[in-house]
Amino acid sequence: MAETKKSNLQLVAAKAGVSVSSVSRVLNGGSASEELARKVREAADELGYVPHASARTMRTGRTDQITLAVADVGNPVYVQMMRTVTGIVAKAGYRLVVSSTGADPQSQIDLVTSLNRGYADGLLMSPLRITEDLVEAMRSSRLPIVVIGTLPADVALDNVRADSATGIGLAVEHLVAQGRRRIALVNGPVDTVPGSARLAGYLSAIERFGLATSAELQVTASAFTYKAGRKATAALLGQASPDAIIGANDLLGVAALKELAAAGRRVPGDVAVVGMDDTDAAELATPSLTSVDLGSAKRAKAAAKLLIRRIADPGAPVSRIVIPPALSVRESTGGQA
Amino acid sequence: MAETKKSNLQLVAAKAGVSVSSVSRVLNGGSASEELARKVREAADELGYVPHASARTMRTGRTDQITLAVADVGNPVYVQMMRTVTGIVAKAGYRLVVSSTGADPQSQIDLVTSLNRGYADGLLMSPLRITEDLVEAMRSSRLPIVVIGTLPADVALDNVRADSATGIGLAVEHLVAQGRRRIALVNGPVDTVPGSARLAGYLSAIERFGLATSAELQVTASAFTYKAGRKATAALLGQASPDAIIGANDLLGVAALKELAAAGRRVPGDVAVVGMDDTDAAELATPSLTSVDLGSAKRAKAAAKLLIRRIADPGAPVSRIVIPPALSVRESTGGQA
DNA sequence: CTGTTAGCGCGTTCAA
DNA sequence: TTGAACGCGCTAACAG
Repeated sequence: MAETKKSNLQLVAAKAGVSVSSVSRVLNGGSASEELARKVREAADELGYVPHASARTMRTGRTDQITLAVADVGNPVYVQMMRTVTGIVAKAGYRLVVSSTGADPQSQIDLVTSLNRGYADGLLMSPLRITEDLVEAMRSSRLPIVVIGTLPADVALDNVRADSATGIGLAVEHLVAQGRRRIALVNGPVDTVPGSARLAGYLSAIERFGLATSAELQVTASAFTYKAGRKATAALLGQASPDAIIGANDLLGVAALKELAAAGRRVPGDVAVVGMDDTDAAELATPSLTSVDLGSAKRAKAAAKLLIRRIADPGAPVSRIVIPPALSVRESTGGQA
Repeated sequence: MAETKKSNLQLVAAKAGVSVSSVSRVLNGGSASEELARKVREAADELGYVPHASARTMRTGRTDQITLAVADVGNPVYVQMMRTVTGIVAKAGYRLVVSSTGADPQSQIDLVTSLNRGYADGLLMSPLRITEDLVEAMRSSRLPIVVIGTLPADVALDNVRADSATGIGLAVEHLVAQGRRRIALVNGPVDTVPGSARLAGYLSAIERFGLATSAELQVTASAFTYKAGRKATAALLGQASPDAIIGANDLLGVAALKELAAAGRRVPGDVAVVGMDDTDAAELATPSLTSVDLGSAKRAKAAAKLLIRRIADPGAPVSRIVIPPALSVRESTGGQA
């Protein structure tokens, strides 16, 4: 069996009685005679030779790695993205490494900086909060970056975004069709990209359908998490009597579901609930959660392809892709299981 | 603002009018005069200098990276581990990269091999299936590895394991105390590490408490996932009438919950349900899911510390740590919300 | 088809 | 305190 001791091209070359460049050629698919190739492979095998990634990177400038940066590995929407991206990048010959930055913009800036040290050939990132500094860091990065999520219009970076506004419109339309009038929003922090987009979408949809809203019908969770959602929904129920609740993501939607149950309200009888992202969490919830599919899998796929193209062709024109939303109706708004 | 163009020590040195070694020293905290340090920092800042990771790695042999390999990023137990580990390794000066291997042993072997190329200073892995080849690959790896999960007794690798058998014993004891007699098991694949451990634990606990079981009371899902769990539970309900179901993880437990609801059985009235791992999914389920806490956070923490120690001291004796289980009682077995 | 050699960027000797 | 020079392991010119 291979020993996997410290070994290098020189040792292999010595053992095989050939030159280092011949070893390199054989191992990288260059042309060589049968005889030489055999000797090289034999020696390499016997020594358990594994090439040194850093040395290769230093020479070639490539790492064959792509980094996916997400704010919270616990958010099922990122899980979907990871699953999708893994396949795409692997097919293109890259290994995917996942990096969990927090919600903090500074740690995201640190990540961009850090990747400029040459840890990866490209970065897929879905920033929760976009600050001037982060934009500046991404802009001045020498590493190709594709942003998943909305970006200021003047930033010339490839990006793939969802259409939250239309998505929330779908949810409101669906709720209105069922006679709901007092539609509440359990949002995440409004200083985040999705938080602000979803609030704007909600307000615009409410107006478009001629409904009324109020400060009491809008609550903001401290984070896009289940726990924060429970708290926010509890506050909501203490100050208003909605007949429908839209959670700004599935975790917040599930939290609303649970809080309503704890408060003895029936879903969808008394209150209908809609989540966003259409993740596994929506399917697992009881009652199952109607959710706005913001195309996270499609977004991830498109972003990965964009990044791969950008790495291959740094001069390509900047692409902006918008993925249209869809509604997955489930039990929490009267749909079938 | 820093330009983050391609730059290196030489360019910085030239700009500052000093030698490269002086720049290196200043930037790495060596001794230097105030004046020189100032000039160096200024030049570095102006050029947006970022050190080249591969070059540094090649010189020092360190990457300051630790890899966590998990089988399925969608499994909430791994999410818990990622969260825990991120903090620990960061505090020790390492960056964490997460790698999602599939359940396939070969891809895990590939990962070990690949990391021997020098992508990381250490590996935390939680193998789903352990084969001879994987053991051999880990054993002959020159990279420090800590295994989270049970390992054959003769493998001299640091490892931190749960005590599934005792854990299932806790669940069975709890169910028996509530008068349940026909306790079913919805297991994951038995050729996996947790699958076989949990089956053995189940059989031993059933016997210890003087209960009966049968082939009909034991079903095996094709994977530790929600979808597979639904299918397996449906099969179970078609062939037996359990008054309690133990899911081999929380996803399988939630699946049982949902399938029971679909079949019109009440939980815990007709059937009590217990999951394993005590993840967020147990809390989010309706009714909330009683779950055996196998100490995933503690295991991850212990493993990370072990790995960091091992990297610092490769000659340290091999450690084996067992984390004791606990039971989190929730609604699905009659506990409070 | 094969071997020799330069140099990627860095940290670290050793001298001055 | 500072600078010059070497070499980590590899790939890609270039030479033969």
